[in-house]
Amino acid sequence: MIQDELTGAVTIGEASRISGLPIETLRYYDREGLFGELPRDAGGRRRFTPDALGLLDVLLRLRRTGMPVEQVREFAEYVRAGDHLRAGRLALLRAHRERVAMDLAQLQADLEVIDWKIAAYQAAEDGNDPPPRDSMTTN
Amino acid sequence: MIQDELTGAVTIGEASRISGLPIETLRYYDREGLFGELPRDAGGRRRFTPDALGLLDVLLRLRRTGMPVEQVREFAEYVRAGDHLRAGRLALLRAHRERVAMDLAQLQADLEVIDWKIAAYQAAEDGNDPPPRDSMTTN
DNA sequence: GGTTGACCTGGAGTGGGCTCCAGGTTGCAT
DNA sequence: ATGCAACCTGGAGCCCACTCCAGGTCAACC
Repeated sequence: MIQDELTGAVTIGEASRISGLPIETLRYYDREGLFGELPRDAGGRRRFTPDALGLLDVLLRLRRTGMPVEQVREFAEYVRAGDHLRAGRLALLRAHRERVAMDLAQLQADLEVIDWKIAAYQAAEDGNDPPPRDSMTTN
Repeated sequence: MIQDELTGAVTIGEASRISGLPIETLRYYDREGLFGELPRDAGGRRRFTPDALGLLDVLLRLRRTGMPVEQVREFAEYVRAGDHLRAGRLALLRAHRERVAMDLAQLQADLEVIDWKIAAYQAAEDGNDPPPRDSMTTN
């Protein structure tokens, strides 16, 4: 039984394929409480409902953008707690958003310098003049 | 003696202030061979030459963009080895560049979704309609 | 010449995030 | 009913990148 035809819930293996995360990691996340009370089938196996999968997609993005697991758990809890805590949820997300935006800017700047380095090496390789815009020394 | 007036070399403490890295981390990097043969003063203290500082700036960018320490060491070695290995240097940098570009794209996509989530929560808070463009479920 | 502060070493410890057992069910398919 | 694949648990182990000792040296200033 891969998919519950009625509810659309899937097994952990399927969830793994969908999300790209190893099964072990999904279990780890579950242990850490990221999914709250994940439903189980008669045999005790986890059933990832469409809701859980949707949540997982968001959690994954939070993780990928560098939010620590503990904070992701907090966020997931807010979500589960429902509407009256939306303020906390929003605040958490907003704060994170700022961090990510800064990381992004830093990453872009670093990438630019790396690209410039590549161009410089390439030029030297070809015996041409190095490109302009030095950021520091030329190694 | 903070700066050697003749060579422009600085102490580890100064290098730490310049780079923003803790002294401990600089020593760790040195142990890992990122700087190769770092010059020492009469008393055995590390002297960060302008060259070393310039290199450090690049290494730092590589680290920030997610290159593992071991690979950074490899790169630094190429640099030290001089011109005849420039091809390896270039290849390593190019490969890394691709990875970073992909990370960047992923980060941008994730940030977009997070922003959309924020907007959705905000709208719900205000009692307005949620914004368009759903990526998955609405939690 | 004694105190102070910045430096040194080798090595142990830490934290986050998985990742991997061992040993045990479950349930479809022969 | 026997095999097999996919699931389960509790707990140990691992990797990376630091981070933190303890105990010592060195140079400059009072």
